[in-house]
Amino acid sequence: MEWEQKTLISELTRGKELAKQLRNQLNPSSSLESRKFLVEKILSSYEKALSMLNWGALAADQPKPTMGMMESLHSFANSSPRSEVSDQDGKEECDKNVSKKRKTQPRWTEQVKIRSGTGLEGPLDDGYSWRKYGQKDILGANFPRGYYRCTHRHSQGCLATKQVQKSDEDHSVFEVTYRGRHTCNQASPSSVVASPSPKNNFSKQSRYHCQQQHEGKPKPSKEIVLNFGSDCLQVKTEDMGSKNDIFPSFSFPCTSFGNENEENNIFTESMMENNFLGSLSPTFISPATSESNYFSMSPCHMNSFGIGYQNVQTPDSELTTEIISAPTSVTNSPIGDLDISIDNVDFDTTFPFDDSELFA
DNA sequence: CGGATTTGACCAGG
DNA sequence: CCTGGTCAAATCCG
Repeated sequence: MEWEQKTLISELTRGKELAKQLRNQLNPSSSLESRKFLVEKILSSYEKALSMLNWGALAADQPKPTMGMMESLHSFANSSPRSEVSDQDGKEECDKNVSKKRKTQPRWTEQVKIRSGTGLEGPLDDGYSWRKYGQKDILGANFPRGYYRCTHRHSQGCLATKQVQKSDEDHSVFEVTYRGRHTCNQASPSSVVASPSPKNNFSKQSRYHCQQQHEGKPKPSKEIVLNFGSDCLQVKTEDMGSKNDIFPSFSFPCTSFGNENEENNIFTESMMENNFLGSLSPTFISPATSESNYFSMSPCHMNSFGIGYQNVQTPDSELTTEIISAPTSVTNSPIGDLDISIDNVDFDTTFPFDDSELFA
């Protein structure tokens, strides 16, 4: 099946990316731990891929796996709970702008592991300010899903939205699905890449923390803070396929870093990811172009840590570079139009699946 | 008071 | 008709 194939590909791709990272990590600056961690990830990725092949064989005949099946398989393989399924939003058939827009927007999911107690969870606090506009109980899920949209939606026309849902099994994991990139100038990402913008502090958004519970029930917590413990995130991009409007869906080179081990070093990385994922990513879009992107990948958060993320980043040159280069033309209006197509960019890793597991 | 959250109603797609 | 997603009025919080 296609699904399996894709997943497999993505798994392998991920392994490749992780290996690259590892390669980059060979430099002195990186810690042993982070390297070990990468190794682990790589191994798990391959294992997963292999196990998938087995399944595939088994399941070959079945028509289409139902979601349930898929999930179960997944869980098997990954520890990850829910897999995202791709929904293909690819077509914009409708006329409704809204829906159309929505459909065309890029969507990607991150799985964030939170250390309880600590605040700062990447995505939860991704540097953007979000306003909750709804919450719903989702069918098979134990926890409700919270719907958030960019606070500046009206003021700046920023259409970015995200959905946050706590994982059923692992209460420390939140699945955050982002849609659309921020076109607002928010505090966060400032302009271009290298400039470290001062922007966000994590703390500021304390309120958003609630999300933590939000899943469940809210309790006002306001704790927060900085710990950087946040941990792992994974990103998955979805919908890529269909049209070009999408952005590059990128996935990160490393899709995940787990948390477990992250200690300092990794931590760095993870931070990066957060940035990426969290906020910036979406914005890569037009980095090259200059202006437009308000958000390019600036390492905002990172700064706070002061860590040079550059190193990290460099590694995957693929991604980065590609991303950057890609849309040159985009002068986009920051406002949203995501119709920019960036097909050129192909990231390997893009597939909608979950891969979750990485932590473990 | 202004802005965010809550929460049930509403709506569209499947 | 069921569901996921959004709206919007009521409510909360500072």
